[in-house]
Amino acid sequence: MAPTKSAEAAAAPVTRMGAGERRELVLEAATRAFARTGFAGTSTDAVAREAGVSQPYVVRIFGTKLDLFLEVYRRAVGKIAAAFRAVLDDGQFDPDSEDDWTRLGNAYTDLLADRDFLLVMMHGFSAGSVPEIGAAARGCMSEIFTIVTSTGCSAEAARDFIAQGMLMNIMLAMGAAEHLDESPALAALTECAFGEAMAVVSPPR
Amino acid sequence: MAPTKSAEAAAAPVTRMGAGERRELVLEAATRAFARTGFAGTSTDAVAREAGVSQPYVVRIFGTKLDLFLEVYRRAVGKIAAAFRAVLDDGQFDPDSEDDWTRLGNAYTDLLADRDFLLVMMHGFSAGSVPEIGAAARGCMSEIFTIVTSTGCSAEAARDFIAQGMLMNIMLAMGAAEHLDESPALAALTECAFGEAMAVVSPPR
DNA sequence: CTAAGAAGGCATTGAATGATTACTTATATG
DNA sequence: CATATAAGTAATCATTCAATGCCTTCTTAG
Repeated sequence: MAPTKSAEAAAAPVTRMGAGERRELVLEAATRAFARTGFAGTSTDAVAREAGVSQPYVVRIFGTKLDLFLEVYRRAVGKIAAAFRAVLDDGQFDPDSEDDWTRLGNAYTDLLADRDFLLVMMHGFSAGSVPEIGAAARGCMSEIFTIVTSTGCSAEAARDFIAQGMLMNIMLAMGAAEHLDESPALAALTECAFGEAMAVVSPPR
Repeated sequence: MAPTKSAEAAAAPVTRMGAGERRELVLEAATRAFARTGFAGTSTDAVAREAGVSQPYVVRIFGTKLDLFLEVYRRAVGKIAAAFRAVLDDGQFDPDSEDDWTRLGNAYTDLLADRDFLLVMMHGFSAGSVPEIGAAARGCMSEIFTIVTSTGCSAEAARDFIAQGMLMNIMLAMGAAEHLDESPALAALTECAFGEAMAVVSPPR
């Protein structure tokens, strides 16, 4: 019954992991956990279990649950901002071109494959009553608005673009895609909000 | 030092309150509390303190924190839906009339005076991982979409209208109006998102 | 005036939670 | 091989939280 040392040396985590590597793993686990249940609704223990690590260890790495969330949050925002910049940096963007806006929108819907980033961003918005999170959320929104308006578009165009994104976040958070059958109205709005990206968001059936 | 009975009989709560009346008071307090810190982030004790009542009493009235939240949530959604219906029921709505859409938008921004309803709705969206709340949130979104499309407008028009509302909710939740000075970008987006309603949302300076 | 019922607080409790401390085990370096 | 250091856990603590039960106080009907 005692595990044979040699047999599982390869597969089992007998080997220690570098601190940086483990930290990364925990950050990813925390992203999934926070994406599901938000800041207040997620315990450090839930994060630890998701990462396959002991609870004290996750607080040792990050100091505080809030610190951990902020780091997860900044990562998510960074990913999202980077996705936008990737579209805008190469070539030039024409605010009057329907196609260019579609390209920018696709940069967002591509993130749906890893919805956790969008969900974390969303949870940051609604945890605005925690001062540090509120500040981070406002910074996030400012950054995105700045990026979008850097195309030279009007403030209204940027607002409309962002608003569509926020609607998608909300539909995701409420689990609309998983419950299309609940209500025809919900299904119609979901399809209309996600458009081409429905395939990514909705299970293949 | 002992309070004179006769003197404060009028002002002080020496008199008992009807259960229904008290229940109403607690519901309002709970609305404020949940609006601030959401479902997971609000303790029944916080609600009790806000209502000036003991913690066990609030759970006695509503059975469970979740039950309380759901009741608060349904009330908020009801208010919002009613505001829309009030605009649509009298006279007829022309989906091609810019003015009519403005009227409908104003119905929403009028609710900003009591931002608590919108914030509660918002928190319901992001607490979608709690099954009952998720279901209620999807019901809310379905209802609103149904109301808006009952004007005969296209699904896309309804989606755009709702998306603007969701953006406002998010800006509210992150405290954008209270921190306009933090970033010019945030200020620009806020003014652009709220338009005429800025006066309501932002302190009179 | 008294008894019954309703309104509401107080004390408590068991489970979670965030965080700390001390201990163990693996890795690398002399 | 020995030992310092890094990786990680087990045990524990103080709080906080939702929920239950019992008691007190007010009101009202007889």
